[in-house]
Amino acid sequence: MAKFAPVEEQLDLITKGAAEILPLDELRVRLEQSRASGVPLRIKAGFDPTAPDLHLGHTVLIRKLRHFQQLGHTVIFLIGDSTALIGDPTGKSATRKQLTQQEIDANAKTYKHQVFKILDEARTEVRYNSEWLAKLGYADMIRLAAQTTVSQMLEREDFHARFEAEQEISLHELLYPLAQGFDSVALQCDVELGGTDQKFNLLMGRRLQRREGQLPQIVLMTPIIEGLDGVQKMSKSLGNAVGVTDTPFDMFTKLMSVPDALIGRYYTLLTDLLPAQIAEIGAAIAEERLHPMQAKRDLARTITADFHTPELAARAEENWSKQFQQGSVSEDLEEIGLAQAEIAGPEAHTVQDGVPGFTLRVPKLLVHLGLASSNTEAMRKLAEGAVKIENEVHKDPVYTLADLPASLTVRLGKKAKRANLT
RNA sequence: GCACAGGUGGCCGAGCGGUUAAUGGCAGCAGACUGUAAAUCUGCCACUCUUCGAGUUACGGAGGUUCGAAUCCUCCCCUGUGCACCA
Repeated sequence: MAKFAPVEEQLDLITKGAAEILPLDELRVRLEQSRASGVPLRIKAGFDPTAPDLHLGHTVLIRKLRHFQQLGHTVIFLIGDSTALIGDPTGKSATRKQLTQQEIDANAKTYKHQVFKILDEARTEVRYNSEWLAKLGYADMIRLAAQTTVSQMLEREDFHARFEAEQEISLHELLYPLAQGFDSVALQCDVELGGTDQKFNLLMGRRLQRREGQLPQIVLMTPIIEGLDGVQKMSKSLGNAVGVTDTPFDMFTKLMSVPDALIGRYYTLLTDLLPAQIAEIGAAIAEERLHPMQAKRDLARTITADFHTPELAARAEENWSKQFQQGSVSEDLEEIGLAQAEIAGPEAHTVQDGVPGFTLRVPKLLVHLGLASSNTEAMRKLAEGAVKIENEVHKDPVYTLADLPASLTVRLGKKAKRANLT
């Protein structure tokens, strides 16, 4: 029989950074029962593989899963391959595009890889909800749909808003909460985790479980973390996310661009520092004993080290400092090989003393390096004086090289790459 | 099915026959400032090319009227609302 820590101790960890637990006293009871019987609780969190990459926003929830895991409970990482066919309309003002089975499979695979950077794979139960959802027949679906009413569905804020705005709501979208709730029934969950935006779906699990004669699950909601802009929720499509698989340098750099006001929140939700330690950092900043930038550097280093290694994080910090504080450029730039012929400029150019050289069309260079999205845009940036080659502002659309092969450091704004020309 | 209201650049949203890739807002990018950031100020924000110029696409789709259309007409597609008891 497993041994569990005292309930209040468990609750300390569980409630850290949790936005809401419904109902908290039921959780306490459930923990007590589990401790008495030695049977671990079943904790579920579902992820729809609708996008291939996890970002730090997802890790808030995954960290919470790990807390349960550390306490000895059974964590179920549920891959919503069937619900992904619907596409969770939560928080959306529009119907999601439907994914193909192939896309879903591919995404699910990368998901697992990323999630186990945080969770202990050996102790995690990985499930797919197609196991039971794909088997539901017509009659089952009808029975499930009979468990709720249209007006109850329309109480959900995003549905309600769309309805009011006279925007379309597809019928299948209403099935999403039911499917997610049914997952809890199938898995006989004790606790389900989700973001606060999942409240409706999470509570549907309770409803369906109760109707099935199961003990309804406790719902634990984690906050939705703000993205790098500090305002909107972290989301890849909003371009304000830090990806779990980002390079150390990218990760560090992105985290440094977070508004100061979010430092405490990021510490709480994205690191394992204790609340007391985080409070101390906040106090130190408030009393000007600690520079906000230093606090942010510590934060960025801590998180980067978490997903990589302390050494790589330290190196990322050095490179960040070079590129953003010292007017230089990171030593670990992404290198891209290019053939000079591909982006050759006019042939007439000569280097000093009449020696002919190799010319490059700078706009094409920028596009090939991924620093600009079109030649036209590159031309604009060139005119704005935003482009540096070998650390010199360069405004001419033509760049002349004395020799080949050559390696050039090319910078547009904050971004920099190294071009290896042959 | 019938009637009505709509479909404009990443989003919101003007324009309703005429110089101009299309007012404005948000988002985004760049420059200055700075402590990385934020705030502020400035510029940019369809694409191609041999880019101080030329060309090509763009206002749901396809045609048409016109010297000229996002703006008018026809058909089609899509969204929303109402009707589908008494009528």
